[in-house]
Amino acid sequence: MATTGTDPARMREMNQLTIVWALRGNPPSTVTELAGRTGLSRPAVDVLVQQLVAEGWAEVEEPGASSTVGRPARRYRFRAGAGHVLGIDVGVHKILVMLSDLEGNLVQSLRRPADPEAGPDDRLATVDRCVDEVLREAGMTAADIWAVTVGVTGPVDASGRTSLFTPLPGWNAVDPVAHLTERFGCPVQVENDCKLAAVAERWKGVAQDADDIVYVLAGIRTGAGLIIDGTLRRGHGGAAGEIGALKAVRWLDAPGHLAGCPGVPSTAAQGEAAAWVFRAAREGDRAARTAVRRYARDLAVGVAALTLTLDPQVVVYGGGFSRSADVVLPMLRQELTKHCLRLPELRASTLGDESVALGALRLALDEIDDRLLGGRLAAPAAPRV
Amino acid sequence: MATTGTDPARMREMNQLTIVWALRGNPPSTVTELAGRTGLSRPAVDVLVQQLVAEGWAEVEEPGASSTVGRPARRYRFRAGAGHVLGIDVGVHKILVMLSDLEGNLVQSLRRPADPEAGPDDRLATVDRCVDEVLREAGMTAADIWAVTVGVTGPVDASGRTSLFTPLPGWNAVDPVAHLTERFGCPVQVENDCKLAAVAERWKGVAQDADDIVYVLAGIRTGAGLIIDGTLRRGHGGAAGEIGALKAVRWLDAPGHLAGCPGVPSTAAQGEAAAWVFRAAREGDRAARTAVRRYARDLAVGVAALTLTLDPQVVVYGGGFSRSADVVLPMLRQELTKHCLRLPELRASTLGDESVALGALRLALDEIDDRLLGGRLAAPAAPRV
DNA sequence: CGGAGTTAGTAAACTGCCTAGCATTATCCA
DNA sequence: TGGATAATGCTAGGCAGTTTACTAACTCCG
Repeated sequence: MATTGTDPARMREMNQLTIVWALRGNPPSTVTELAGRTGLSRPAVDVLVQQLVAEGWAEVEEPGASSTVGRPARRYRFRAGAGHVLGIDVGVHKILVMLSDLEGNLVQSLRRPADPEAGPDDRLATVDRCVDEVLREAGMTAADIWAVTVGVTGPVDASGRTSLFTPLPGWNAVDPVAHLTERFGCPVQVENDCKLAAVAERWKGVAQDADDIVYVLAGIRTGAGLIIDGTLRRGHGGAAGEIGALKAVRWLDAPGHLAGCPGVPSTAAQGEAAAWVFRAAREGDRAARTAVRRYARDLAVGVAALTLTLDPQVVVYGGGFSRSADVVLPMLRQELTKHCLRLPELRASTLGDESVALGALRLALDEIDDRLLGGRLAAPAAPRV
Repeated sequence: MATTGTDPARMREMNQLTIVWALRGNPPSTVTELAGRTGLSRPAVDVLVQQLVAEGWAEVEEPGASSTVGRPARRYRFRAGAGHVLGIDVGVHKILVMLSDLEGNLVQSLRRPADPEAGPDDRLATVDRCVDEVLREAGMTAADIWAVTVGVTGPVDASGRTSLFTPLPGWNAVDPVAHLTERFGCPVQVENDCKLAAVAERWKGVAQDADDIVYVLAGIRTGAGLIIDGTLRRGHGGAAGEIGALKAVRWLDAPGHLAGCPGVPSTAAQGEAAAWVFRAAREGDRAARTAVRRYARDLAVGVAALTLTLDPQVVVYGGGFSRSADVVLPMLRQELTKHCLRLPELRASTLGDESVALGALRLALDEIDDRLLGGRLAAPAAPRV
């Protein structure tokens, strides 16, 4: 344990951060409320909160019409608009950019289709244009952004590169962190899409109550993201959750059962074929149900491997196929029962395809919190790398 | 973030704990050394350390012959003997009890063979007798023990019971936590043997430098324990690492390749058969090498599933077969290469069959540290449940 | 309309902790 | 024996948070 000694100055910093955390995510609060929430005395909170206001971290709401007896209290509010973060989902088919304030409130977002065949420079240029547009519509510049997180498919190493593999054409040749850092100057991180989606499910999705989560991204591609003890786990080389690479786990072929189902209109694209099969299965079509069952059977082996390894509380079923969770989950549950010692809860994601960008926002916000924790709490300003 | 406000009293507690940690695991230290180590000022350390001495947590070593110029410094030492903990390995074939002081120094240990067929009450009675003997030889009573951790095979739930399954005959019927708590009154925990062995490898074994560790217990039984981000991971229901339950992972059958190897003396017991095969393989015996290769192939599927899921830094190969790591590891490495995206380091355990009891000691010590962190630092005394 | 009751804001006294600086003490070496 | 060195011990000063008491602002009700 590398605990280091604490002096009064450090104590004050800690208490100031405590106030920040007590303010954030709560409605405008009175000094008395904050004192109760933090365990500090009222005078102490008063001094601290006034300093926060002076520094620009909080703002005062002068008392208005009071509904209760007694002198109406001044209310203090975290100045969420002091800084903003970007969450970017760089997908094969689309780019999704989200801009939020420091409380995670969505300020602006933009979705643009992307050419699946587009090269890395093209794709990066599209990202740049989307970011430009989002900033412009929000009336901001790059200097207003405090942190950026980007989600891409494929395992991402510590430097933000997808050196092992990625379905994004040529993407392993680019260095998105360097590109965006040059532009923003603030902390930039790149992360795997499944991992970000897992973070989003714990933040705003169906797994807010859980600390041990396996997120399964089910779609044309299949992947997984892991949250253990409330923290996103990347693994030593950033490749945690890549159970699909195991040959005994037939994740690569699993969606093929859907595309190859007899009766699928031959004109349908791959994604539409799956949707057709799920719909047919829902209506009781024999062949479609068989196809879904085969899909579930293959999916279950990988999910079981993850579940047996980690024994999570919740498995979240997300990704493009999660809209058809009503068809898949019962079958998946049945298959998992055969493999698992202890069946975790199975829940279907409700965040849709915004989960990656949302998770990116959350990670960017976490980055800022980490900086606050480490450094001294100074006047609000974008951290620089 | 549920951070709570800090006042000067809490600050003092924290600083006192900081001193405790700086004392422990170091040779007797001067005030100046402690000040440097903790970042506190010399007078502050002086006051704190004197209070620790008064409370019984530390003791003074009066200056002896000084080797350098200047006034010789008083040295302070953590009073590791203020309390003791027990680590107990309840195996199928043996009971191993270890008694250590608060610094983890072994004070007494005892190994007794156990009847593999013995019922749970018999086994528990043997444990009791071993504990009695260890305490007696160390000149202690149950009241001197501050924490007890017990290792058993099979997944252990939060209450310390092996409700899912266990190779210990009838063991799921007993409640060892209740039994030992009644006897000791101090915190008692029961944990899975593989998990404890993993902890031991990080504490005193071959993985001291790693934070993300997969420990594989290889022997007649095969199992795994996981350390992620420096912390033992139990999973939500205590069944993390039980990848062997997956049918596609042939861990149950894997040792069979060794027992079934042509040429094994028919008189050999199961454990001896494996040892014979490893020895023969080391000497170049064709059939033995094939058997070991098959064993490695089956083992590798499970290790690959764990590795792909967690992307650890190190895989530790432990258990009874780890003495033959020189034969197995190269083959295992070769097989893993076929499955994994990023091959972790493979290391052979050197702790032998003491790893479970050692890990139990470590967990018991951790329990005490947790109590210290939470409560106020009072005079040294056994925590009571 | 004004006083009682309630709640918020503020000031002062007190306690506790850490730091800085200086005097004191003990040992070694010339 | 005296100077250099390094550790201990002590005192003053500053800072943070708590407690207590007092003032300010507002509502309710007679």
